[in-house]
Amino acid sequence: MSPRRSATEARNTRSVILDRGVRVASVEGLEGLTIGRLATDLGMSKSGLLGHFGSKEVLQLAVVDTAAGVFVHEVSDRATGVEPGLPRLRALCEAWISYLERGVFPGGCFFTAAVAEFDDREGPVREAVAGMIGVWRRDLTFQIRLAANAGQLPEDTDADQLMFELYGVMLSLNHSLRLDRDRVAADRARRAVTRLLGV
Amino acid sequence: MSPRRSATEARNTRSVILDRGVRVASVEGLEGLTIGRLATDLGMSKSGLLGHFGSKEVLQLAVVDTAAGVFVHEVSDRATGVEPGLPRLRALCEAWISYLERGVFPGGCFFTAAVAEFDDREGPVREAVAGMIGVWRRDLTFQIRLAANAGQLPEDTDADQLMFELYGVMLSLNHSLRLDRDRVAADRARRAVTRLLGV
DNA sequence: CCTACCGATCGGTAGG
DNA sequence: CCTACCGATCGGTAGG
Repeated sequence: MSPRRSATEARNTRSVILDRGVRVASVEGLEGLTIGRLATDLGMSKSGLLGHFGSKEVLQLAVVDTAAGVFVHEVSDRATGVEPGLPRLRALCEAWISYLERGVFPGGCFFTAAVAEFDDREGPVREAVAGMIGVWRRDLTFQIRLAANAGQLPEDTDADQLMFELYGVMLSLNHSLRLDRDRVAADRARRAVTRLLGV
Repeated sequence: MSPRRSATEARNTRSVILDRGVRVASVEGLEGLTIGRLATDLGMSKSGLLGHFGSKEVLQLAVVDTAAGVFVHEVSDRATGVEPGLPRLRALCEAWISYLERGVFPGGCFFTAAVAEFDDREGPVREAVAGMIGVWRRDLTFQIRLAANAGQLPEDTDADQLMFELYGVMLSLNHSLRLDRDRVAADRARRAVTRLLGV
């Protein structure tokens, strides 16, 4: 009954806030994620919620971090056991497609939406988003290079070029899914990946 | 000196508002385009501005329409004189790349940003955006079909699949340009288009 | 974790 | 096209 909770309870409350925050932000955007709305959703006061973060920007950064954790769990981790190089690359692409197809975030790919919203701004939120995407792109490029070195892809493969094109396939998939709920779009994406990586 | 202006002046004011509105919306989003800010930018009162439209939603619809006009002028029209089929398709893709590369809208592709912002909502603004993109996609698919029928592309070309992949190239280009101001991204896009359409 | 506030800004209206 | 206003909501703070 006391308003002061233990550190464990505070951590739990924090993770409940972030869980909800990620879902709201994926639909309404990181700016449309308002403290008042989030607090009302969770049945707490604005100041109670804000106490966990201190400012909206810190909340946004924590939300980006949480979303990154979800992406790693739903995509990267699904390919962890797979042999590095082309098999791993294929597994990553399939996990990526599946992540979009299943609608892991209710508003589509969290990071695609975040880029569209923050690409013109400056500050730590933009940098956090760009940083996460940079890590993901480097992971992909690395697996492409491994595959090329192992002779699983043509020796003269331009890793950055191939990554650029794979990324485009996923952006096109997200676009189609969001715009016209096109259920066959995922198959188009799979066909494009197959063409890019060989059968 | 009188506050009442002629119909001609009103039309002119309206187009000045929309011109500015498109640029602001491409950066801040269609929701971030606020009446107060736009009015201040243009040195007029909120109610004076709102009088031209009646509501924010009508303003947003007019802004989407204006942006569509810019896209048609900067992309579609550039290929008007080119022979239909593969040559026209190539010209459209090059104009599309150039439009992104030149940064026709200060905030990157207006429609890509609008989709990210409105894909989860319902209402006329979402439908207007989806409608414009639908027309553009049909134009592309039509030229692909012409090219395939003329033997300029393989006979068994899947027009929707190829359109999906071309669209992905442009989304990837926009993504790279916005995220890391990558100047070579346009060349990656050109290489990808060449691979998709043949030399 | 709360109530009770703050100034700023939102979309929109009344009335001229 | 304006001034003057409306209620609602924004991020954030004071004080407990």
